[in-house]
Amino acid sequence: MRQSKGAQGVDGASAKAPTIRDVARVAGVSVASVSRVLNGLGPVTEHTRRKVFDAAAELRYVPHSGARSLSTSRTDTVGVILPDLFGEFFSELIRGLDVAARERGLHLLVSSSHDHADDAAAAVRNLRGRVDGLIVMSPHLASANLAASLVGNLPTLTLNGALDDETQPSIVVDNHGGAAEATRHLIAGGRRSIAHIAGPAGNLEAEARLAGYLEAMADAGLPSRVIDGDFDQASGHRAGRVLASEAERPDAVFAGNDMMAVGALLAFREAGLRCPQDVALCGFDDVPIAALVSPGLTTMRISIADVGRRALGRLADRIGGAATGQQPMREIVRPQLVARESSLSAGDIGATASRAADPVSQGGAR
Amino acid sequence: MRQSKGAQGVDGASAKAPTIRDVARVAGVSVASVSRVLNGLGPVTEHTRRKVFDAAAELRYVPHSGARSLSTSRTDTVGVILPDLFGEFFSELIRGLDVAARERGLHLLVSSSHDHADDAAAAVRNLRGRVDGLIVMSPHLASANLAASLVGNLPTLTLNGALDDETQPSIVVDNHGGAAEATRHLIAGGRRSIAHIAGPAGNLEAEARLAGYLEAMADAGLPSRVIDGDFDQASGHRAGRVLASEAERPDAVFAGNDMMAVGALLAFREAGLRCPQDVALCGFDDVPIAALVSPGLTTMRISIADVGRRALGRLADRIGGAATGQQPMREIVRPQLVARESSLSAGDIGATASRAADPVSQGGAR
DNA sequence: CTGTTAGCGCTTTCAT
DNA sequence: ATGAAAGCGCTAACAG
Repeated sequence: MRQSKGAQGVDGASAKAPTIRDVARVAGVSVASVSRVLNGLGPVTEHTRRKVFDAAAELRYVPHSGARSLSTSRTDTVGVILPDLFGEFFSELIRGLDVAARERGLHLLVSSSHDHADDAAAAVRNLRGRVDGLIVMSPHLASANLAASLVGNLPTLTLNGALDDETQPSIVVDNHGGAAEATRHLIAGGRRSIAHIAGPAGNLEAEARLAGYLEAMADAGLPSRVIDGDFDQASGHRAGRVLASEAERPDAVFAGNDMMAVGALLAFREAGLRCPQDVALCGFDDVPIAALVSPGLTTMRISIADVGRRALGRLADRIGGAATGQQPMREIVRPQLVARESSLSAGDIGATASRAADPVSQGGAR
Repeated sequence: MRQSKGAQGVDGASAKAPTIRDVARVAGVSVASVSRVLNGLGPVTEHTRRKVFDAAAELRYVPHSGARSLSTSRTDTVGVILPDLFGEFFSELIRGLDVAARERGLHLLVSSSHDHADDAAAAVRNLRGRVDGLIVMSPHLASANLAASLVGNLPTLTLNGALDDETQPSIVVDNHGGAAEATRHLIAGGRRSIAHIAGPAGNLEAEARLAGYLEAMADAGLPSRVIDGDFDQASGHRAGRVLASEAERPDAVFAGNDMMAVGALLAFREAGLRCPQDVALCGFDDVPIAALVSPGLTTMRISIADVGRRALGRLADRIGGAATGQQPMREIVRPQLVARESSLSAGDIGATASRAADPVSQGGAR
């Protein structure tokens, strides 16, 4: 291994990293040629090609993508602004984004746990010059809108934003329709007194689900009953305990998400109620736990990784300058009913031998 | 709202974003002054301060952090290279990193799902010039080492890397010790025939846990029994089914992680075995599901968010040029035994009235 | 085919 | 206190 004639030897593990100029000097060519060779662009002689590669290898040269970005005004990175997301929901979303990003050679700059609009806005500002586009998920009032405008004209895709904003490209989950379907499912099972455990006030998704429930109940001419929760398991447990002890105990409960449903399920069990015989139960999201509890939890499935994948795909198209007009501004993801034992109607309760198969359907390595 | 005299009006939502020169021009000062004002550095007259702020506001100027980085050679971003991680483990880790990063005003550039060393190495190269430091988690053979060297001298912190590398700053979970403790816990409960469901071959964590189990069994003079799994629930289910049907059925099972333990638990239930009466069970990780299954799953808890927090903290210190010598190169995280019902010994089985309290202990909003 | 040079947007001496 | 100018490392015309 020969030494470079420059100041830095191959093994100088400290000191500054070599730049393209160092490579050019060692190779005895111009920086332009180095750039061409390394990017496989312009026409180059095999001879210089060799020299450049050799020099680069000798110096352990690694291109400085920051500088490259400044020059090309492309960062090949998309920023992701997320609220305070927990558990599987978060990881599945990132996974979907990551997979789609990798396919396109893009990177992900993630900034999560933004629960306040101004907080998120600040994060967005910091991203200027680091990203080519933005994916913003903001469950609270239209901060996404605000954030996007702050950064000037940066391609932005909103996830589950406010429903009233048709101008911004977005992907939204049809929480309203899903909740209505869940409610109708319980009604179809013969339930008449159906309570809803709602998610936190101010959360757009929680409100949409509540509205869907109310609509379905009203349509069926049934009285509604809402009890507050905040999307976490403990709140579902509290709500379940309250409902179980009421004089007019409901014969079914539709929870705003699975975690609350699981909490309620445990509360029912503690109260000596059988599910689904005494009270049917339905959640929302289809998190992995839903399939594991006993009885299996009926829920509305959202393929969240898929949402992430599609979100990144659309954003990438926009960044790449692909068709803007032909695609609809707003894309809607419809949750899918996954009926498990927790919502079986009285008539069906014999046919439950299939339990064995379900619990192992969900993968999930460490 | 007055119009700027430049080509771009305030509302020109299209066209190019304003640069620092635009601000300088509009404010009638030099770019140097704008930079000083905006960064609150040099001494400036209140008069120019005003003018600069006004101009910036009028143009909706947002600094270009990419350019800034090139100038200052600081990106305020740390890169995170992760393997194919699923579920809670992934999200908790990111959460810990994110919280710690935000405290220090740092960003997170996440690149996940790297299961091959060369794959990860490529990702690392792409990060040069985008990050000030690196957190690399590589469950497979010492690719972390390799990756780190590839990028030259970039502060790097390894998570759960190979055990033989004492030269690189790292945080490692004591999987070996934790597994031994779990095994000893089962032995202490009076179990004698204890099987281990192992994680995937080649995975450093899986191998360390296996080794810990083998050591504890050997120390106790008990024969060991290992059955293969791959860290996901289905493999645990298969292993559990095999074990349940064996002539010499074990009276306890230590699974390499919680997901496999849950799979085994379901298999036992299907086979008509009672847990913990007929067979005790212990997992590893303490994922949220562990507390939710029935019986509650005994496991070794790793506070993974905490690991993330500490990892980022140490890296940030190194980047900031903080003490390098005084801190130990390798930091060890010891898993903690969380005893639930699945490992109760025969004598203790009466005292299980406490079940009600546990299931709601885990938080987790959507 | 290859080298020179002018930026990308910002920070930072160094004069003034 | 302010401005002019030299880079940060790379790419992309434009000449040769």
